[in-house]
Amino acid sequence: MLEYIILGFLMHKELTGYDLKQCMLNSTSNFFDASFGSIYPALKKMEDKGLVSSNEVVEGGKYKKRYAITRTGEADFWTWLEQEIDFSKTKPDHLIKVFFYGFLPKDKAVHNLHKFIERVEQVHNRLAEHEKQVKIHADTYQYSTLVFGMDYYTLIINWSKSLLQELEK
Amino acid sequence: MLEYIILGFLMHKELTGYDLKQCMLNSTSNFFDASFGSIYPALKKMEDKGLVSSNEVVEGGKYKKRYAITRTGEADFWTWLEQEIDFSKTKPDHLIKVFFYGFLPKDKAVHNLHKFIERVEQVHNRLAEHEKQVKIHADTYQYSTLVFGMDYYTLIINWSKSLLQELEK
DNA sequence: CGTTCCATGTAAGGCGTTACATGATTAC
DNA sequence: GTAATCATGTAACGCCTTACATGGAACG
Repeated sequence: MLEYIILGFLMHKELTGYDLKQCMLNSTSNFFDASFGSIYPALKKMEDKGLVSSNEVVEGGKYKKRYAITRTGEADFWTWLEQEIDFSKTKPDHLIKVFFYGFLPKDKAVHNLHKFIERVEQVHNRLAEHEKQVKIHADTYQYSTLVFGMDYYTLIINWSKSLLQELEK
Repeated sequence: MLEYIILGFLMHKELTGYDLKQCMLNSTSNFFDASFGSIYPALKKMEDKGLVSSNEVVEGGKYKKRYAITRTGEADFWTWLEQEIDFSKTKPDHLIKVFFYGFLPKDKAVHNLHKFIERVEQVHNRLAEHEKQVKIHADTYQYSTLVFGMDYYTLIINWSKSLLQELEK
């Protein structure tokens, strides 16, 4: 995941490891954040794989290693981006691809969002079926965690639909 | 985290590793699920630490290792449970303690929920302040991920408040 | 001249997963 | 008899974090 997020940011412009951390801090940190301890090794690994290239410079007396995305890296990023939107019950992983959806043709984005909604609706319905039994057998607290789950899935569905509406404008 | 969830389930009754997996599957799997590959080693580790004890039996021709929580384990569980409710921007960690809040005195539960709401409101407000700038500088998709964040925090706040109301009945 | 920010990196460890290995029982 | 379920466990690996180590620049 981290690798694709790095690639996504590098699609805009060349960045250092430090820059990448800043990018995340003021844009994706609500759903994704990485520490330096994972960013720097990731960049090194990605360079070995040929997804990025680096050039070392001294700017303002500071040693910097600025990374750029390669053709291979771009291809990798596109392939990843056009895949189905991820869905996780425990993390808002769906936001990650959508964050970079500006790089995807609108019709593809719309299509993927529709398929995503379908999937989340299925998960929601399965939980809703389970709900009656839990209401009887579980206590207030346990039941409330199930309700949170349903509310959360509903939120994802509504959010996706409102994004679709925004796109159809 | 896994260790406390195991302890939580063992507070009710003695269970095997397999049972624990089943417990999670039909109750916490929406926000927490562990594989056998983490459950069994966790149990072993917890036994070494004296949090649980095991007895091996053959039932219905099946070898079973049934675990029970020890006094030390219970003490550990209480201490954990009465701590502040966890808040994570990326995972619904707050559900974990609340799921076991039946073991906490109601006044303590109410108190912790109030403090939790305060904290989430702070996070929400900080994001709301950031919102205007993002609306201007980011694209539709990037802005939508921020909106999701705000909606998500609002969901947590409303859910907590409705749980509090339920408790005050 | 001390603190904060800029900047890169390593080492140790935590926490979890998937895949593998094994074997009995139950249901069709 | 074969598939699913019950039942326990290990090994390899992924992915991330915290803490550490280093050093220059900018601010007051």
